[in-house]
Amino acid sequence: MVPISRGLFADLLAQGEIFQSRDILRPTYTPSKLPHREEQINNLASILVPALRGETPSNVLIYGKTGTGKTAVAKYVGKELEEASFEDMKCVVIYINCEVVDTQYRILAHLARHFDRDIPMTGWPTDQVYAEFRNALDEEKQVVVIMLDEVDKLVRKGDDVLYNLSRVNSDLLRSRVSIIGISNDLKFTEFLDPRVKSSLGEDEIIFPPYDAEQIREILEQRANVAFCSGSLQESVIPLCAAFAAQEHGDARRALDLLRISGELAERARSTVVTEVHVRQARDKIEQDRVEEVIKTLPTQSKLVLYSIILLEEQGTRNITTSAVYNMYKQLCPLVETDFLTHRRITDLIAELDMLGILHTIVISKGRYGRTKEITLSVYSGKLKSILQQDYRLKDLTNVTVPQQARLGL
DNA sequence: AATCCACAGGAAGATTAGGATA
DNA sequence: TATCCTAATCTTCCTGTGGATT
Repeated sequence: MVPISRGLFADLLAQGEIFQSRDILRPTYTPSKLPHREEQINNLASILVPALRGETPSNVLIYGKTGTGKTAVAKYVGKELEEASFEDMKCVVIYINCEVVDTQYRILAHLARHFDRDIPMTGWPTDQVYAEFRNALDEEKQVVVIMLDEVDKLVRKGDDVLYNLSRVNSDLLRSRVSIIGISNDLKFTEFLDPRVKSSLGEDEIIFPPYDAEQIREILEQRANVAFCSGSLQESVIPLCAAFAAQEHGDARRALDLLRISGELAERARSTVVTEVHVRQARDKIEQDRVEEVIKTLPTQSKLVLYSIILLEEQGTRNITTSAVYNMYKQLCPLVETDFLTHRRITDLIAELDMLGILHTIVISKGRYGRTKEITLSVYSGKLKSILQQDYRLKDLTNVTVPQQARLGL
């Protein structure tokens, strides 16, 4: 047993010549230098300086698409601020991801706990938690910066927290609070209470997406540390950057792509990461994405997709909405489901198209009407097996194509 | 040029699900 | 726990349309 495992891992370990420090490529890592974000960093820093003088900084809203460095910049500036604060003028930065901590109660509890208050997971009235937090805050003179990442997630279900937090200063004697909201939805303030909107959006910072060149520099900076020297083919980074720039300048994706390319190269026992690995990695990411999307599809959409797969297997050419609908209507009783109307199926197909699982075009056959022709943009066998993992669809597993052809009236 | 197929897709109302609130 | 509210889902009804056929 021991010799086997030693051999097994020794083998794999011997190949560890690609990565020097893989974690640097993970999205959770906050680098000490953020290229092409100097402007935003300075901006945010100058908004927050008053904190060091004991004054209240403006509240800030930070906007930008995913992977534009919002969180990294905010955390970085926050860290610097804490380090720069003096003994007699304490600055505290509290970071909260609202996607994880997503209710008024949890946020207040989280904040209170940060000041070593004991708050039970559940049970207390919300205003008691609020009072506890406020008291803890006011115990000593300090400026507290609360960073709310993904605030838009919070707004969807009531903006009471934001309202309460933006007003907390008037309840405080010694301390001051300022809020930094981070959102990837540019229009989310539209759903805010106007009072909250004006107090939260005293200042705004926009994070534009990176272009290919900027992503390249970011990748290079990290790759220098993350990879062993010479283990990257020259064209690898530009290629990753180009792919990511196509996908709306998301640096996180670019880093994922680079990391997965490296992992694939490692697994393939290659000592160098090549373009081939990058392309493989891109395909793998895409495949994982599709798999994830399909798994979380509502049952009706899965049935529609299944119908299309069956039609394709059956060799039907020019799959139209009606063909899909007929097939779908036959499948529904097999899984004991009510069937939806034609109109709705049209919408579901449009949604699948949006998700990039299907490809549809409207074609006109003149006298013989107008239809939407549907083609799968993913390999159907793979799709089928993913769909069959759904227990609600298990009765379809044995549905054979010829039988369907016979039923198709 | 007029016709007309077979469906796309908009509008609006109905239903449902989930979540808050009393 | 009942009830109320809202957003999402779904239906009904409808108008619009590209181009082969007449």
